Amino acid sequence: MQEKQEGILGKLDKKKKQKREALFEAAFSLFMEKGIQDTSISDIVKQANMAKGTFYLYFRDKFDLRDKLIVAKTVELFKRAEVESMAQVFPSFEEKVVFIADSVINRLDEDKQLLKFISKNLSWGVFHHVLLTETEETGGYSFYDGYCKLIRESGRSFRNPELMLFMIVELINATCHNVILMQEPVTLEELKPELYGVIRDIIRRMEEKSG
Amino acid sequence: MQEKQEGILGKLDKKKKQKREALFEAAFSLFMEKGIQDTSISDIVKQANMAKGTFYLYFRDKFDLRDKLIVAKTVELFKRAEVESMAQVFPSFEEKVVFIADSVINRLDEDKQLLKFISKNLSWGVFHHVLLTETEETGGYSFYDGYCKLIRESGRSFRNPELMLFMIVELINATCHNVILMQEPVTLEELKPELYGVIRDIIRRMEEKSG
Amino acid sequence: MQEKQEGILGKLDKKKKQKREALFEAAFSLFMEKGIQDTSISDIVKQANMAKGTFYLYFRDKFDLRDKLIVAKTVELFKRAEVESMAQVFPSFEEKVVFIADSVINRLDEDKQLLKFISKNLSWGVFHHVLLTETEETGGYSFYDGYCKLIRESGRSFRNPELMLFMIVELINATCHNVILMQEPVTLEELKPELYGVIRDIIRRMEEKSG
Amino acid sequence: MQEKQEGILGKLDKKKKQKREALFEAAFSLFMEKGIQDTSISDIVKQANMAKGTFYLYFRDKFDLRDKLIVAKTVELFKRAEVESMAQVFPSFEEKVVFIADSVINRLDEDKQLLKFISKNLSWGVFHHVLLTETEETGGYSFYDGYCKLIRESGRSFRNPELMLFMIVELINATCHNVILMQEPVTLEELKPELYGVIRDIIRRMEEKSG
DNA sequence: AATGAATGAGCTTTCATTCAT
DNA sequence: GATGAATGAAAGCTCATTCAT
Repeated sequence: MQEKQEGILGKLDKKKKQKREALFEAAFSLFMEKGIQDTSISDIVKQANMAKGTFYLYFRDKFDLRDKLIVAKTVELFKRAEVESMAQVFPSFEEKVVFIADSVINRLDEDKQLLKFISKNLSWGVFHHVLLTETEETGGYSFYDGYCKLIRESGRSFRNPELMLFMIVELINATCHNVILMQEPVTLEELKPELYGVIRDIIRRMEEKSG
Repeated sequence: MQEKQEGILGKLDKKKKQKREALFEAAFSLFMEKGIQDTSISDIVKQANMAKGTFYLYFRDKFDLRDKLIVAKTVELFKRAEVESMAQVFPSFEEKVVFIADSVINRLDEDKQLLKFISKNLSWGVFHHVLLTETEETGGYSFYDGYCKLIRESGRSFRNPELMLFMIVELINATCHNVILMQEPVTLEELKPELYGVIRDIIRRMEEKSG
Repeated sequence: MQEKQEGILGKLDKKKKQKREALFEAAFSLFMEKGIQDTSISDIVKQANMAKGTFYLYFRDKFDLRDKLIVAKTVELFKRAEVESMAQVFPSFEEKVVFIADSVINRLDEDKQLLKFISKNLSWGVFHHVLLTETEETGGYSFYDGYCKLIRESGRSFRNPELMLFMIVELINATCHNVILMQEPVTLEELKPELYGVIRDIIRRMEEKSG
Repeated sequence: MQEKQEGILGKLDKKKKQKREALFEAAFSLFMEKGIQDTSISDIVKQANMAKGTFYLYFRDKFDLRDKLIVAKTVELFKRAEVESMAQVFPSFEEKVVFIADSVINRLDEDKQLLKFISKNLSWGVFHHVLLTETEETGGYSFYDGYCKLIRESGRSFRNPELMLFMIVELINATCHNVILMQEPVTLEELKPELYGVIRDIIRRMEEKSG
């Protein structure tokens, strides 16, 4: 009896998740196509094949949905980069960071919609939230944990690891947005070597010189 | 007779300029207070003490006004930094750049409204436009001209001066936005030394090593 | 259970039909009173006791409503004339046509609002559409079908039955508009014998003289 | 001295006439292009290269201008037909009327803009006014005078010449509007023989059979 | 939980008209 | 007489949100 109820609840939960997911997908495609401002809740539910009222069972308003969507998309992006990086070994901390940056940048170059969406909406606050998110799959283990572990394993010490990460992320985000979308003032291929050089500079500069 | 006519024309023109200016001011203060998206043209004209229709005699729509406002505010900001820098001599190119950056950052720290507005709306495209703007006062002389002259006078040579400027500007813009407004992940005073260090790194890295 | 659901659906549908009807009525009375051009959607919904947004659930805009209204009113007008004609037998095709014309004209004379509205807005295109409309009551049977059947039954043959109808309808429409509303250049009673004479002339003239 | 003043007044009057004419022309071309309803006074004065206020020195509002324009255009149209008819002699009254009708119809077929404008706006009231207009050139001699003279000269007598004219004009106006603009339900070439036949029928029918 | 008709505040934009110059 | 900046009422239309079913 209990099992049966669980079964039913599970079914309902699954249905709810599907609805939520459908709203997410519909919203994302519309946000990309017409921009967030020009996408109405009407548009979203129409695209998701639901009644208007249903939207409010899942999200408070459009901006609530947007915020949750940004987090989801950013988590997805970094998880992917992490997976790619796990298949390799790196000579140094710098190289690992550059590899992950490159992976993220390439993904954004492939999916310009995604770039547009994330770059425009990603504040450090949101990014911070993403960093500390513990996903189901990683089992109580966040990106930031990984970052700290990486530093520890490198045997090196930095003045302010969070500031270091902040500068790197902001530099990547700001430069890539314009370069990928507008090819201005240089192409992505021209930017990359200089950008990665600056990233290495940042890391070295922030290193604590002991002794 | 001609002088009298000129006088009349001058009066009308002056009145028109004042109206335009009033709309600019009203819009800016409202954009700051409630955001661009949540500021309606009704709000703007009410604040500026005009009839709604008058708005359309001066701007095509809200976004036309916004674009013109960004340019005006950014030009103002840089002109001020330039003036400040002219009172001093600098040991090197790096130091002049850092001085100007510092001047701009301090101004934005003083006027957080301005920071919010510029930082959110300043794309490289718009900034580029500002760079090439030749203001009345400077007499056919743009910021970019000044930047190039500075490089020439330093006697040094850089791989891609525009890319160098782009990276510096984007890094400043992106990091200061969050640090000034949220004090996250560090305070402005903590950010400055590291940021200026990175700026110096970028300049050195982009230098053409001849010989 | 099924019946109950049907009942519910029926209720909703009925309510919607009532709303639509209320908009129709409100619009018609306002169109008559102040003209279509001077009737705003605000006026219509106020008269119909609804919120403005509701209008757009039923019609695309004012002209969409107008077009549907013309068709509805014209169909109504002709249906009535047809019903009246069914109670009688006629010595000839001409006399039947004249009878229907007279019925329509009398109705328009009674309801000058209706005349004003139909006469001003009825193009041959719209009228054609009305002619081919198959109403629910007549069960897949249009006015034009009736007209053709009438010709067939008369045993006579006409060069271009559609052109014949067109000329008759346009002549009636154009002359009655002015005569009924302005009594110029003659009264309706003075017009009728001459008009009906011309209609008979038109019919005879278009007859195919075989043999 | 007096002559000089007259000269000045003449000059001013001429200037005024030119302004009025310019407004007429501008309005007509815009009415044709975009419809009367969608043409604003702003549009008209812009097209006529004048200031907005100037409009009100010549016309009360848009509809005042429109009414005067219809009269002017209709007078022009009929004057032209009359001139053409004067170069010929006709075997009968009917044939003269048909000739004038044909001349008018051909002109409207050439200039569909004109047709659209006149046909939509010409009521019998306005037409009546045109009929009785005594133009400068004809020297106190109206179209209606010409029509009456024509009847007199034909030596025939009609029950109600005004009603006869009314029916003919309305029939032409109504049928040609649709046929020329839409080619529905027949082409103009197909309509003409039947239409002219009906016109002849109308004339014969209205003839007083004496004796 | 899901629906979708209804709401009405509020938006942008137009435009006839006025009036000081 | 001519101008055109200014007005502000009023139009069409959208849309987040509610709520009875």
